[in-house]
Amino acid sequence: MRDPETFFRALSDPTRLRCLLLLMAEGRLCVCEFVHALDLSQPRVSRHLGHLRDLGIVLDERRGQWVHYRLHPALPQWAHDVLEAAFQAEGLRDIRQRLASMPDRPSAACD
Amino acid sequence: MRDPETFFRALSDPTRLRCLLLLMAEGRLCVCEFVHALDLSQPRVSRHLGHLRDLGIVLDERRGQWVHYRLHPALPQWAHDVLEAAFQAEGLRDIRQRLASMPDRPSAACD
DNA sequence: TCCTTATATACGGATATCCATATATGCGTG
DNA sequence: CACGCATATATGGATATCCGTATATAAGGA
Repeated sequence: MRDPETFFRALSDPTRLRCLLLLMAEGRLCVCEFVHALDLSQPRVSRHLGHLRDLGIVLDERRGQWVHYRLHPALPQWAHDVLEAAFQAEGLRDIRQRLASMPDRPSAACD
Repeated sequence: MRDPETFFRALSDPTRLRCLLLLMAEGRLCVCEFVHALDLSQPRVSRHLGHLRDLGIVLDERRGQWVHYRLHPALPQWAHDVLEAAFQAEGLRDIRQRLASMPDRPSAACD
């Protein structure tokens, strides 16, 4: 992650912000879990995750037919602090509940 | 300040981000001081400050022919935390130096 | 190999953002 | 009132962003 303003622009989209806050809460998720939790189209989620990957904010890892995403381990402390502050402000309750109600979650299966 | 993503969008522009970090450091500044410190055109600075005002992020106060800006007192804690984290990440040294070298600063004069 | 599922990308259009330039407003002074 | 300085806004064009739809790629299983 380069400069703060690029990071803030990444967080200025509701899809991307929710993806990142979900990752903070859950640690690691695959695309179909984002799609279910956020109730958005697959291309939309995939495009935004790809954007976050290109910026070095998240890291992807293929496991069989699934691709798992997590926060990039090299994310600087100030970026973590920003995400933490956003997490305070954002509800996120209903979204995490919808994720929990997803049947046959791939992340739960493997490890 | 309503939601985090609107706040992040406001911070995603370099002009606005620098204005806010300058306000964090200096407390209160008038438009011509921003113009001098950031070396940008007056309409550009004024437009971005107006944007921040409309969002409830800063507060303006006319003092004679000058208009002073400061962070909005009602800014929630999480927004302060975000600005604090950005302040850590951003250098800002040269900019504050350029401000300090400004002759006849209006903010210093009155109060 | 064929089919299914999961994920990624390409395309085109609608909308938003940002800027420079020009002009308007507001205040203080003579 | 006329002028000068500080600040705000309007206009138009260039560029970026975001989306839905359609399609491409990749892996696993029959």
